[in-house]
Amino acid sequence: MIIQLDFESEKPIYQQLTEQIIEGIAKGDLQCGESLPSVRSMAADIGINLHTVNKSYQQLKAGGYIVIHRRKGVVVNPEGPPATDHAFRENLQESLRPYIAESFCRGLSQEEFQQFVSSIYRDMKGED
Amino acid sequence: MIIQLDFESEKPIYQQLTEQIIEGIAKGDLQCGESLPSVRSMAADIGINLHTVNKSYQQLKAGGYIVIHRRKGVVVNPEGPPATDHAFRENLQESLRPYIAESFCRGLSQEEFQQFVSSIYRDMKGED
Amino acid sequence: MIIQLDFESEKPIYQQLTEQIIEGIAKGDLQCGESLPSVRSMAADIGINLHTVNKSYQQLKAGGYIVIHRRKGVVVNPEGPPATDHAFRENLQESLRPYIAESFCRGLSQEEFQQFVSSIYRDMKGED
Amino acid sequence: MIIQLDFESEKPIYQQLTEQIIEGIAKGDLQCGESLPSVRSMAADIGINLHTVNKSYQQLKAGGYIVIHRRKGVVVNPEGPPATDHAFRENLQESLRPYIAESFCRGLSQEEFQQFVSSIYRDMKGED
DNA sequence: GTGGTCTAGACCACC
DNA sequence: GTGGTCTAGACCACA
Repeated sequence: MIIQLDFESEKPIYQQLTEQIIEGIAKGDLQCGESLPSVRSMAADIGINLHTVNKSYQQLKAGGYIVIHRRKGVVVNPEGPPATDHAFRENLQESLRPYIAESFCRGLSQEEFQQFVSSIYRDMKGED
Repeated sequence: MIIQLDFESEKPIYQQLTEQIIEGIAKGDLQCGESLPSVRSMAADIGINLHTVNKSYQQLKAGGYIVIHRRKGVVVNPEGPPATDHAFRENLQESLRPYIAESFCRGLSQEEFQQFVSSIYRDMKGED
Repeated sequence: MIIQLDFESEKPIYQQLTEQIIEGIAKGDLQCGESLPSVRSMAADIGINLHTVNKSYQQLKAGGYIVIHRRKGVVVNPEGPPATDHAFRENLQESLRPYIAESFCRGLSQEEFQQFVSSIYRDMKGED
Repeated sequence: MIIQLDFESEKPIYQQLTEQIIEGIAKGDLQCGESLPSVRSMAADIGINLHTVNKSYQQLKAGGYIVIHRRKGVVVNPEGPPATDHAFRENLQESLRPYIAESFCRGLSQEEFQQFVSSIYRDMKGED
């Protein structure tokens, strides 16, 4: 799996990494139980600082996406990430709100917005 | 129009303010051509520094949401913000992607996601 | 002669007014010796503050474009504005410099720049 | 590269700085990809506040002249600033207009004006 | 160490 | 009164 970072983005590198790994899991590029490179080798591979990778891994661990074994190293959570719960739904809606407000103001129709969502969902389900 | 800020949030205050004003415009709480409080009075009202308000206003001005008028002060852009363009669509899709990836991983169905979107869109169109 | 002000511009109103009057003189819309509305009536005509018009007139007077008679009111300097001198040349070159630097950076050829200048000069000489 | 500021000028300091950096890029004193001092060290070097430098840098970033890189710090945009577009041409012509009107009024010939332009363009192309 | 954010207080140009 | 500019000093997230 290839990681593409944008060092000029406002988005922190560790978060870009986190998101790409989650997307990798969503798309099935990373299977449950599959192992991830160690912090060290990941850092070396993509040429970033150790701490940055570590921060990302901690984030993924907190989110239940990966588990960090002392022996087996880093593996994608074999049981998959925890199911959507109430808190997640709440957060999601709050996060979506500003995007939709802006879209609405700028005349992007609900239909087109939904198409974007569908298209990305399709991308995840993947004809991969 | 009431502004609600969360000073504990990671989201910068000026951005919270920006988003709330955009939402206000979307919902029609702020009509096009209506004037906004001066940076000073807005700052006093919500108990933050005037520079923070100013930063938000500059952001809104750059986005075409408001206009800084030599005589009328700060007013909601009477012509409304610029219509959705290609760049906006691109950005939006890129922004949505991580939310959808995460939702997908956590088993949130596309249908439920779409319902969230619909619900927020309804909120904007507003039975207000 | 019609004055067009942009109240949303960053450029101060008094300066917009000054520039438009100078342009009027350049184009011959305002002939030397012709009289201009009084501060009061000009202010009323274009719907701005008295002081703003006054500031503009003072500027034009300082530049030798107009003379303010106690009796005859405001008239375009019958002898025309003072000829270009060394100071003016210096200032002009210093003012032009940033525009040219930016144009150069962004790949605007000298030829095209010169064409812009020619075109505006033609506009002044006027097929009016 | 040496920065020369005029603290007495009406022109804001941050804008003087911006213009000098653009000129530096135009003249080739600052090569594409070259890095600029951090806001802090630049501020210390020229004896101004770091926020003032920051404002200038933000302006340059918005104009595509520089890029704020997560690791390399502030660097001159390796791809150069965006090419001249329609909006830029329009703005440029509008900006030039008052200078030319004034020059015309004061009897500065088009030829001499063009010589100034040529001379500055030469300065940029630089026999450096 | 970097840039980003926030605050506080000041002066000025403009209207 | 307004917004725009500048300074000073602080904290934090990031790498």
